[in-house]
Amino acid sequence: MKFEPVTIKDIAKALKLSTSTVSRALSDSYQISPKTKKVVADYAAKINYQPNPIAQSLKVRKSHTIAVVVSELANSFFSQVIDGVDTLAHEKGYNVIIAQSHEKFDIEESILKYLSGRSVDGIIISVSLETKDFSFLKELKQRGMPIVFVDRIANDLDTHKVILNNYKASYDATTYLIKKGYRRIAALASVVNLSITQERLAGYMAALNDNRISINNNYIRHCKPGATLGEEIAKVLGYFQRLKQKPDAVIGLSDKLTTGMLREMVRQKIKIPDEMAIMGFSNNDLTELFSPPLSIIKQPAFEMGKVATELLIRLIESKRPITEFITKILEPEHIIRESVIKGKRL
Amino acid sequence: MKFEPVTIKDIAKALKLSTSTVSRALSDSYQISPKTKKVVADYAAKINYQPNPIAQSLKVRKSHTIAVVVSELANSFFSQVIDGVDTLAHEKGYNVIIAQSHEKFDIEESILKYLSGRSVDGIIISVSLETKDFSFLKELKQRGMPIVFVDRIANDLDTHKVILNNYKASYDATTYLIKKGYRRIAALASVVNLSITQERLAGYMAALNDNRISINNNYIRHCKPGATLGEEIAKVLGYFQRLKQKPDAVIGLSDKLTTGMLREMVRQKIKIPDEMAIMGFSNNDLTELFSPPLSIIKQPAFEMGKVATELLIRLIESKRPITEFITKILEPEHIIRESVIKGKRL
DNA sequence: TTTTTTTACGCAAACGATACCACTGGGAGC
DNA sequence: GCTCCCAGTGGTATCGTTTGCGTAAAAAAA
Repeated sequence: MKFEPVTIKDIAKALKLSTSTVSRALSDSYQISPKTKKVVADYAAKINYQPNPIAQSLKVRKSHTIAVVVSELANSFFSQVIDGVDTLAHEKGYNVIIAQSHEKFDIEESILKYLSGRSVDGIIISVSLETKDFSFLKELKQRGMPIVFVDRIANDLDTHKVILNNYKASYDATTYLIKKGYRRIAALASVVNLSITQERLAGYMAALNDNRISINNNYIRHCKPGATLGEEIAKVLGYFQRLKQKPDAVIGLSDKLTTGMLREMVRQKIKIPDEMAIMGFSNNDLTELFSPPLSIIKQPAFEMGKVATELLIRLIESKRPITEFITKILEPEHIIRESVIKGKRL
Repeated sequence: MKFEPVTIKDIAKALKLSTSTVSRALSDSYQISPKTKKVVADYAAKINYQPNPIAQSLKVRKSHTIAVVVSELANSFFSQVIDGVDTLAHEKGYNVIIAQSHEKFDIEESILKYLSGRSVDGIIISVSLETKDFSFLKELKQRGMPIVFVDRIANDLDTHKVILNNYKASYDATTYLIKKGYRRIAALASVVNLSITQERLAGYMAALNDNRISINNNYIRHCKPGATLGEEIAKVLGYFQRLKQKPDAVIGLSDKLTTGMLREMVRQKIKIPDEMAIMGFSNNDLTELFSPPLSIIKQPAFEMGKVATELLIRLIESKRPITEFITKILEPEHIIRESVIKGKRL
């Protein structure tokens, strides 16, 4: 019942050749005569020989596998990124193994620890919310593991990075809202240690500054995505509502935050956008169907995945150690819809 | 610059032991004295030894890796399934490699071909739209590869399967619509060769039958998801509109179809649900925010992924060949919202 | 003390493939 | 006719582990 896969030895024995010859014939070496190659190739095809990738990996010290570790798979942004990674990786002959940190630092670390066993040729990572300590990643990189960051990066780790122009993304969104007459613009941000939080917040604040609108700290709230995100957002919204000067617009600085806030606003029957407008980062492709259609800042997630993979493979396949690293900054797409267009009521 | 990972030999040399002893000590074999074990463990920890999974795999003929092949990763249903797979797999010490068929038969086949090289211990698969020929999968299974189907199955292939109670899901949805007074209920289905299409259509028709509503073939349309899905749906909707007896409700028999149809209805400014109601299969978790809130039939995707993984691992780790296969049928959740509640206008 | 058993370890052969080195034999060069 | 070359092939070590078998020393039984 147990299936014995056919090996190079089997075909060597059958053809009365040595394993070296077979191996070379299969890899189309110049040292092998055309006729032998043909005989081997034909027989291999006939008995449906499949090289054992594990044995190859062990020998060649390359697994042709890359890992992508993200916080949550079932999140449009990340699944689109992984889609991009997978698409390019398969094109280039690499396999993709995935792992989720579930936003936990220790899970992330144990994943990385496992990965450090050299079962993968490189890693694409978007760090968890909790990650503040990048020493493990640094060590991994120093040991020679190619690493590429995507979206959530570690600033002090020198390697290839692929990010959104986060600053501009929220600067432009905020500026748009200001142009449309909104003056009390609140920002709902994720945890402060994240690179994207800092950059997006900076863009938001710069836009206010450039338009001579003073920054109101009451309008800047942080929420930690997770099981209790809904409650946290509800609390924030309640807090906004109780302010003497309620915000007239809120901008969500991450996917979950934006849709979470919208959900809560709908639940609390806030008139959007008249009472409070909303826009924010999101990669859900159904936001146009929302009530009201949601204005979004969209990341080129698929593209980001592809670029990250491209860079990673370049790192992996480079002959000489690379010391010059690049940070690829992609531009967001702002899609304006009714959630910020006054006059159109819910 | 190149990093040389530490091997079992290094620690054997350093401790003046044989590699076998080290290996056994590390695996906590009874043949090794407690003190040796401790010495080895301590030293291994000190120099941060990580076993080479590739070498282990080659030796033990197990990769502790499972593959999940789906059509599209960036699809809420599949990403939720994969989330479930990944979660349980990691719990059980397995890695997950993913691959997308992009709904193409030949891509699917090349993936399976690669996988047949024994780089994975088992496969979880949801076949592509185009797949009608399961001979390759059959062969793979006969060669001993554990395979579990999820969602889109091959009926004539005997192995574990995890599916939704598709029949009941659409039977109940259709029945609900009938109870609510809808009589001209249309069904938007995917390609006919898919198991889920057949089952869902059967449930729909049975519900009509049981309520003495004759089946109108004009009301049953098939669309092939893909790049041109939007256009196809637009065409179908136009077709419905031109019917002397326009449908008063439409039920989408898959995720993309449901949201695609909703999008088109909104675009054509059809009053939902008064002019035409809509509900259907969907696993997007923001459907409550839609305009109007969309009634959905939700699959327990995460759970399906977990169950499939559970079954697959059982298959993998079983000592004796398994010949009795089970089909696990999970129940859908119907969430009724305003898209089918008359009186509430868009 | 001698014999038997047990304990704890080493040797060496695998797993499947690759690659360095050596070897064979037929043709070219002289 | 002899040497030399080289295309074409085989032998074998190796990648890092695991594991069956053998064996020394220590412990137990005699």
